[in-house]
Amino acid sequence: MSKITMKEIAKLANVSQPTVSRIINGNGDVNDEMAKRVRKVIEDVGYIPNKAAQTLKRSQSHIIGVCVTQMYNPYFVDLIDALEQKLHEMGYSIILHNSRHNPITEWENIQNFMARQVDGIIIVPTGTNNLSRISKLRIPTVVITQNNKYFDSVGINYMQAGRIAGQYFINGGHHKFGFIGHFPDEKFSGFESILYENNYKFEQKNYIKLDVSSTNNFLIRQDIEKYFNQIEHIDFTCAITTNDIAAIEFMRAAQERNIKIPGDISLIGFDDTLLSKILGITSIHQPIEKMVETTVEILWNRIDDKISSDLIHLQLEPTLVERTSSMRKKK
Amino acid sequence: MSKITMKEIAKLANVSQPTVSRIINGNGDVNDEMAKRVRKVIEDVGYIPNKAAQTLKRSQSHIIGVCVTQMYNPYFVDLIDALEQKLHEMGYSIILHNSRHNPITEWENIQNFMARQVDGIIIVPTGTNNLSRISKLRIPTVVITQNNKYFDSVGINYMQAGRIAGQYFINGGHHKFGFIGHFPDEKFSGFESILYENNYKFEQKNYIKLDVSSTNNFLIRQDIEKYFNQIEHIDFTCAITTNDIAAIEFMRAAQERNIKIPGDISLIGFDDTLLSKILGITSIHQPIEKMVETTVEILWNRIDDKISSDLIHLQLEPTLVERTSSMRKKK
DNA sequence: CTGTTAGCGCGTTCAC
DNA sequence: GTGAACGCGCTAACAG
Repeated sequence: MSKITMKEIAKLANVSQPTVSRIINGNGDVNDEMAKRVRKVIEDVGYIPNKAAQTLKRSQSHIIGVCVTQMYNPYFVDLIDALEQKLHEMGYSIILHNSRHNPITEWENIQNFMARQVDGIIIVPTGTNNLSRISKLRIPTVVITQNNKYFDSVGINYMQAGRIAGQYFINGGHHKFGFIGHFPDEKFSGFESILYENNYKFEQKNYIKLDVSSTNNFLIRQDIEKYFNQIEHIDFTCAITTNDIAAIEFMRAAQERNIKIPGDISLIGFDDTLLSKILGITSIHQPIEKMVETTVEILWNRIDDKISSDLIHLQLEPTLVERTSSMRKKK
Repeated sequence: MSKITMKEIAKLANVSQPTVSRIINGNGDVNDEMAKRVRKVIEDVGYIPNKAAQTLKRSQSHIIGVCVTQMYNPYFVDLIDALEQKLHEMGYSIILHNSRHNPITEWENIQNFMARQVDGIIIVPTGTNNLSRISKLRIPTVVITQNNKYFDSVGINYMQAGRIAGQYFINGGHHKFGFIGHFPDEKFSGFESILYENNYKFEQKNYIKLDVSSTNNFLIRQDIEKYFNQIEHIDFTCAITTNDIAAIEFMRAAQERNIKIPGDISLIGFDDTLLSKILGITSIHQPIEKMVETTVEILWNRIDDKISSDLIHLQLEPTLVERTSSMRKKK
């Protein structure tokens, strides 16, 4: 069955094809009786306008390209889900791509977005590899979950997140601190700075370094095991992790070594995903709803060319959600 | 900056526009020197063909519409991720929609897919509400994760899944069985049947019924709490759950009541998501890679009109992954 | 208010 | 081998 076109609707209703267009889009006044007749035909045959043709004509697709670096961490999934919902409400669709931390795939995805005439791009970049190329495309783009110099960006105040966690530990009476994550990391800088301000020092040997490409449980676990195997004993009583997955894997690795959490080590995760909720891990919450809302708003304004060309860099405030993983036995 | 068109490429290379088209698509022979010149221009200006125009002309978009019912359960995310990867390899993009278990939203999504001229649809249906309407659209459609009479479908043998779990418990010496899930459920039917065949009986009071709309941890937990509050004591020593989230929430609710898992109750989850992996919950594994592969293959053949019109209903075989949640202390 | 005309960017005849 | 002409389905500018 070949698809039905506007022209055929016109013929069935004995009107011209542009008249049908007017009725559908509400442009220009149309005779009521005529409109009613046309609408009935549309209803009867289940006609749906061809958006490829509309895109071609209007040069806007009402599609937003979304490209993330992974879907393993539930945090990104929450993000995608919220984006889909918000954009759906606004009459937009999303084309979803996953770069899997691969810059080459990322560039393919961007090219595809361009070919598809997307109205805008929301991206979690793999790094800085493609950024200059993307900016040359002059397509409205917002970087999300990261702060970025070259594009509008919506993230959270990672520095502050690190500080909140650090302050929490200091208040809890800790003075030996650990960090589990990639390098470099703004969270870590914030963490280190608040320690410094309180006359504590972060010892480099307590930095459990994860590989950049360690995105799933297994790989992160390997990195952690490696750490455990090369040290004699753990020299910190509290630690923050770069995300909830790392927190979980650290917790499991610790359990196997009879290290109690929070008894021996007080732990704070990151992202406040369902993982931390389920396992009772204290975690830094990111306001996903708000991030998505502002991201879409910025993009919307850029598409409409309504705002000045000054880039916007939004840093939302993180909050700490306390759960059992960080609670010391005696207070 | 208005986008560059094929016509402009043609002008820059001193050839006609159809020639550029031929070079790009490899249709018809073109003078080598000419081709080289044109390719250089394309490269230099970063020209990307407009897929909206191609879609209009070729009446195929190379887009697959994917509509799921939720993204809270990591199982569906794994599915989406695998689909994106596979389809990307084949030169397809996906438009992702979430119906959130709402048939009205689902229908909107389908309509949008049609408007976007998708080449095919992959769907986890909300129920039977829209199925007949969808089949009237005559768009290649595969139902995934469910067995379905009206469409090609790729799921797993849920009946068998229930039987595997049941057999496992029987082998473990259990004779009082519980089930946590929605009604009706093929897994349950399988579970019940294997019990019956072994002269055991499933007691209805041990069916912890979840609401159809209970999709997240909180709601599922509420249903479970309700059950606990209305019974005097638990009368089963083992149970299977409809998915891993239900398993987790049952486990947590049990913990709070000092019911030991697996000590007092042996538990089997469903989907083998990262949740069960992390928490050591025995779970029924679904071969996602294989599901996606066959789904795409079926869709591909339907699009190419290569297969007979007989519907295909594939049921892949589930396997049980044993972890600690089902291991009895003494064997 | 309505129909006629043109053109979005591309692929595909069809002549040369 | 190559260019001129046409049309995919739709919106917009123009007459009437």
